[in-house]
Amino acid sequence: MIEHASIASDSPAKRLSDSGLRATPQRELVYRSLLQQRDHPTAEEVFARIKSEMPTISLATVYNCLETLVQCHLIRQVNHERSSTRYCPNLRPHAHFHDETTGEIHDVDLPASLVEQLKSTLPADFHASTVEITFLGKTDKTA
Amino acid sequence: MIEHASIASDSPAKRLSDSGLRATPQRELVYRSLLQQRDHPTAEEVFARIKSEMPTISLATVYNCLETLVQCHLIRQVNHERSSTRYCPNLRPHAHFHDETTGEIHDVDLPASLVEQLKSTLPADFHASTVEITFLGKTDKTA
DNA sequence: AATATTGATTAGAACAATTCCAATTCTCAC
DNA sequence: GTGAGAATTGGAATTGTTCTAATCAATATT
Repeated sequence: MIEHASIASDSPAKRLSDSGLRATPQRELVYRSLLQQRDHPTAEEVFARIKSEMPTISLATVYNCLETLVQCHLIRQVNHERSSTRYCPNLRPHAHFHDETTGEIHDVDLPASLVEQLKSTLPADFHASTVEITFLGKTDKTA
Repeated sequence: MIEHASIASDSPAKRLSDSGLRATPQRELVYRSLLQQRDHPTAEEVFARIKSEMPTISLATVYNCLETLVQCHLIRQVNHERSSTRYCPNLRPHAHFHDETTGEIHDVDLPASLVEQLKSTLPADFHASTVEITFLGKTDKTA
């Protein structure tokens, strides 16, 4: 869907150490897993995907790594209703489209101008740092 | 903030019975509580607010009532990150502004045209039934 | 009006996602 | 190499919500 959504320009190792954090094998593996399969997995899903490569890793560590990666802006959280938090390495401004039929989440690039227009609808004393936009609907996939 | 955000035009009793549901004292009380204090309370908060008026009501019932009211479109759910679901009787198309400082949630009316513009940024085979827009930021409240 | 049928409420148990905790292990600076 | 702080680990604890089974209420049927 999204061809070459941006990756943090710095290496993850640099990004981590710039934040005073260590580039551990667990953190790098979790990050690589997210890059490899960009389908907004949950922590449990990441855990399942990387267990074979690092059988000793624990779910708690996966949660810790994901949180760390979010903190140093290498990945983002995606929440919908109250289901499990999902993670995404696409750092460009984008919205999420939730396919009600398949449950899949698709990234949708957003024109910066629209985001600005949205922010400008706010009362003067409201200063938004972030706008989150989530579509809910269906696709015509004839696949 | 919002002066006269719309209320369902039908009475809650009618709206409920139209959906084949009963207008019980619990459901009406929960609904009245949401209308009275429009600050997007959680289920627990609603429970705390109405306990004095109906001391025998249970938290499970509050959850049940809220779900029922959502189902027959008298109220809406508001979720943010993974914190408790909040409830809101404002049925007009609007966005939510989360004040990072106070934790308050404010309704922000949205021009329908912007919502349409947003939907039009979607690939042709994506059909959105709903768009959720959430701002995160601060306010200049000198209060 | 009594009774059956179905719907709603209740309290507490169960559950899922996540966080906490205390112990161990690792890494880097010296 | 040693010591101090960071990170990982497994399991327990927590939180918000849903489930369950029993009771209660309301409407429909006779």
